[in-house]
Amino acid sequence: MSEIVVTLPDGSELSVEEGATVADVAYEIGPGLGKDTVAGVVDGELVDKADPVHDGAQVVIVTDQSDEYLRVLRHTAAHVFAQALQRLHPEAKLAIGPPTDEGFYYDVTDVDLDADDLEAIEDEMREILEADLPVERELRSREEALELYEDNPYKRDILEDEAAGDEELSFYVQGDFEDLCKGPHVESTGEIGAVKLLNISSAYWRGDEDNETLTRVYGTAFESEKDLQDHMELRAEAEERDHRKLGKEMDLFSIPEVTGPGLPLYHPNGKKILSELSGFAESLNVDAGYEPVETPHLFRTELWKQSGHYDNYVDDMFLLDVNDEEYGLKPMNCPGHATIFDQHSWSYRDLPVRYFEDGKVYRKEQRGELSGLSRVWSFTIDDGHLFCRPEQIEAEIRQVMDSIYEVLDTFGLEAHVALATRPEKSVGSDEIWEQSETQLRAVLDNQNVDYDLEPGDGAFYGPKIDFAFEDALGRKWDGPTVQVDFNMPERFDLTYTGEDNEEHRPVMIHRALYGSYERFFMVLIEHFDGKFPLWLAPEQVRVLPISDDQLGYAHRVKNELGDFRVSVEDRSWTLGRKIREAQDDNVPYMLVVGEDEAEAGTISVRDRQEREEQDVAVEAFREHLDAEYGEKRLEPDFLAD
RNA sequence: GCCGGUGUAGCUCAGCUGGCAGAGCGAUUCCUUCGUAAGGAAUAGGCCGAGGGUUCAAAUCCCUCCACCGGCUCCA
Repeated sequence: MSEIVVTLPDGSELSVEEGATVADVAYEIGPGLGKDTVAGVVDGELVDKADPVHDGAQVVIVTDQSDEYLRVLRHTAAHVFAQALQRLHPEAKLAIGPPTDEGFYYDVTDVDLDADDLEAIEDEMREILEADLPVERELRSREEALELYEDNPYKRDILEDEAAGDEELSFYVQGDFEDLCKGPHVESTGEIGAVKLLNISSAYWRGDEDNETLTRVYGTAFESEKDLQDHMELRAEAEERDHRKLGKEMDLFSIPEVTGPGLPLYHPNGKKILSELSGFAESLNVDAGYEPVETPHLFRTELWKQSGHYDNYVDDMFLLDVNDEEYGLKPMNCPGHATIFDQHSWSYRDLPVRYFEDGKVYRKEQRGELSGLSRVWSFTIDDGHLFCRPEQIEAEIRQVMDSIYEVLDTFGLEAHVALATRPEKSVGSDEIWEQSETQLRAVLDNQNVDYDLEPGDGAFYGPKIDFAFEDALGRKWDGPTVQVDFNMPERFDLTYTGEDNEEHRPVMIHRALYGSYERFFMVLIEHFDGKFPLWLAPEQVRVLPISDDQLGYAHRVKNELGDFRVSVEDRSWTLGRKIREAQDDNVPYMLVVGEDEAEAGTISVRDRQEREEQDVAVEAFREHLDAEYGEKRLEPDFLAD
């Protein structure tokens, strides 16, 4: 019997007999581990403990202590759902039911389900958990499987596609239920402590809109009721800080039906925040050598044909007929900026030339994709385009990355970095794509940035580095982006004169620090839970007179605070009520002024973290505000000890 | 676009099997002038998302449309 060698997570190597399974490897490490083994991860793929390992494999043993255990458990929960469904609705046909990051889903068909059905199914699932049915793996022949799934086109699809080569097919059986499944699963349904069905939606078979629609039921499962409850509380918390809810409560923005879908209106409170954001971006851009420009919202389609948008992006564009000529609302700002560049002749000494604009763009997204500020029809990009010589690319990209990291730092945000490469639908030669992808990779590698590779996710005109923020729900959202573009200069025939007195083609780089203001605003609302730092807060200070007698003094205090966004609470409420309202409005600082303060010319300061201090000199507080605002501190800290 | 859900006062929502449209918060007015998270009273406020149909009668039942919410990537 020959031996093979596998690598364990600590880097050590282990020899086992050829044909050994994951479980065999675990027993080889130690009998205790062998007994506890639930599944394995071989070369990054979660597999059943009965699956064989191959020579040179990276093997991780999964026990009920592993992170992957929950995934295995949820996969079994998906089977429990299917079992319960088939007990109550024998006519239902099963398609696929994998685990997800949050739980699991199962796609089914030939059955109509509503919320009441889910409850009944959930009850049935609990019975199955209580019955503690053993989950057993069985191997069947291809003929057997085909016969079993005679009436199920989806399972047959799987047999002919994913499992095409296999003659032995694995089934998992629990009680009266069996399912074609690669696994792995937990050993018995009793290991699942809690299940919950969350919602019903639909999905296309294999995610392809040309295929038929399946009913998808989402659920989640945990080891214990407590874990489930914690999870549900987290969901509720995330819902509480939903930007759509806070946006309404704080009067930041609205998307009324009458203005059309995905076309947000910014109210004065929201605009104050946007203006601060815009000012910050402008200062970073000006420091980095960018010059502000401005372009209209509408261009002749000639321009979009020249840029390539008309060929590649027309389905997402709003087109208009004006006096028998076709115009298009701009979906991107780059053609306008390229055209500005093209109005001069340039020397190599002039480069890089850097333009930026808060440019409003319009993209006709599918209606079902629109959602709050995260997906809209009209949005504003803090869009910069720079034109440089090829040898300047790396330095320019590094400078852009520095600005992006300054932004992340300022807001206390985390981001995931991804390098997106050539998509199927693209313009430009293979050489050009390869050259630009190599340049981006070089910058990332030289700066030791952790990044994911996203093949095929680039723009049609070039590869890009994308930053994704993580929001309160753990969803990832597009944020800053840096894109190299060798195509646009070609299409616009942009040139500069080199040292050799010959014409050369500049390289164009697209970049945004925030991404879009809309989406960045959304991320910030949820990130801060409406409690914006002083520099962003629409209302920075509210003066609360104890009685109406101090209204005059309250206004004098407001005037002494100069340009800060200060309001005076002039409603005849009790002090307790005034504080409650200010607290609910997330105002960073409340200044209480009563008879004592008016006489002494002082203020009593309270912040939204409920700290307070009396007998404060107005001048000292104003100086603090200047510093806190100037340094963009994340929390009000006048009262910090 | 597709599947499921929702649409009633400025906001949050109640209104079951058809029978005079409700509550809380907010707003307005009056009283109260208050020391660190809701003082009291009164008043106003509605094309029940839009259009069509069934019915003596529709917020409620049926059809069409619109908007919003969740989902439509994570491979048995």
